[in-house]
Amino acid sequence: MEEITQNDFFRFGFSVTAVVFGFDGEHIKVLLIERAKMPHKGEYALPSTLITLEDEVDASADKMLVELLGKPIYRRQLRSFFDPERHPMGRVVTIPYYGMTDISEPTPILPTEYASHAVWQSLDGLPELAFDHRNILDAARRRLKVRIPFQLMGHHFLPKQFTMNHLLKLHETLLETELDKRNFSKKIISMDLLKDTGINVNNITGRPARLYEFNQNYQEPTEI
Amino acid sequence: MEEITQNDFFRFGFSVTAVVFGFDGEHIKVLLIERAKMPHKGEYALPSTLITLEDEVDASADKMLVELLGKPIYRRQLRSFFDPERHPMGRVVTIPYYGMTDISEPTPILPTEYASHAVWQSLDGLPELAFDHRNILDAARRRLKVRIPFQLMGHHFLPKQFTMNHLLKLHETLLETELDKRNFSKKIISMDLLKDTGINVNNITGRPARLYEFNQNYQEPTEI
DNA sequence: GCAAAAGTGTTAGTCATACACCCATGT
DNA sequence: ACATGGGTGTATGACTAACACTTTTGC
Repeated sequence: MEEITQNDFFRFGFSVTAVVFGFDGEHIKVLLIERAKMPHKGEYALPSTLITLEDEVDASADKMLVELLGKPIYRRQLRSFFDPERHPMGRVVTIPYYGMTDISEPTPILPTEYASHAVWQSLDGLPELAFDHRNILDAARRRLKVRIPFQLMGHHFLPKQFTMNHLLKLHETLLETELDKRNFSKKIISMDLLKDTGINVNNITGRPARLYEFNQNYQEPTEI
Repeated sequence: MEEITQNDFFRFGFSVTAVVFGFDGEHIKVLLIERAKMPHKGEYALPSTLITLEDEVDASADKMLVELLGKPIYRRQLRSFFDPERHPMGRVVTIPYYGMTDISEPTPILPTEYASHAVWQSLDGLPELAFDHRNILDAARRRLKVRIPFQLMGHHFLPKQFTMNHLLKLHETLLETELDKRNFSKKIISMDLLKDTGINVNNITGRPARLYEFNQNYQEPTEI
């Protein structure tokens, strides 16, 4: 009886998938790998890994991200994907995470055994992706659009200190609209989350811009 | 090699869990069962079922709900729960759904093989729940609070035709606040989602109330 | 005619929007 | 001095919040 149950029910595979977004000051980019192993060897995909019975889920996602980026990044869970046909080797359910990191400086992706190649890919001109990764990527992008500006989580895309214009550009890019810079900075400042560092930074041309950083009033939103 | 992979990775169990909420005009209730089978036999729990490799996930959730309630209900997916210790028989990941149904009329819960007993339980005075079902229930309740009034999905709790006060009470209960009935009805009416049926319904006492129903302008929000 | 619940309108305050000019720097 | 991007204030409209009395019915 115990044996039958094991056979009937305990035959699923389980994986984590990461959608890592970055903002280079102009465009949203996503981290793609070219798969070094079967299945879908040679195709582009999101970083993902099957996990074993002993692995913790969040920890597996973090481990994968550290392997690729050399540091942990901020991430949140999305709803899982479980189409029966999504994985050719068996029935695999995946938990996707979306994360954000600062790529305003060039950000290398470290070599790993499962990726023969990796890129920060702009969201227009995406190649075909393996598995159902395109659906996962789209779901993450939608989430970014509705949640980040609303909850001001976008600073995970920015360096510790940033200019108001940098934050503005980020929000405009996430929302795919233009925003009025006067109204934007009024609103952000009224939230009382930013600390004016007093530092000015010289650009190539034009008046130097003030640097801000987040202060201790900022709290990560709770998961909903 | 194929064999090793199967052994290492394809050993997870997978289940669906349902958090069905109802509104009786006064309180939010949740459907609880008393488990007829091991594990956690005799304890209260949310309806849940392990699925096999052949089962579709959404369909399994719907099937379970139809078995319990005799009809399909509106439901949405939550993030999955996968604590390694959450199930005593093995590593089981569960996909929770929250759903809503109208229980303004007495709504029997049908007998099933896995439930020796079932109740519409008020949210205060909840018993201890098996597995991590209390966490799942809390997550669903939070989601209800943030999404339903905002997106006006709450009419799934109501009969087809309902009074403005019924809708108001529902929102107050979901949000756990009091609302001004003049402002509330102004706002709802301005959304242009309701149709005035012209029908008045007599209450036990007081002036009869007008019945409304949703019109075809209403669209279910897309998942985020 | 009284008790009970339904229904309705106005005002003040707050927030979002629209909009244009001067400032500080490098060349 | 000019080109470049940074920084700021005001006026209007839209929405939200506060607030109390009249209406319709059953008994």
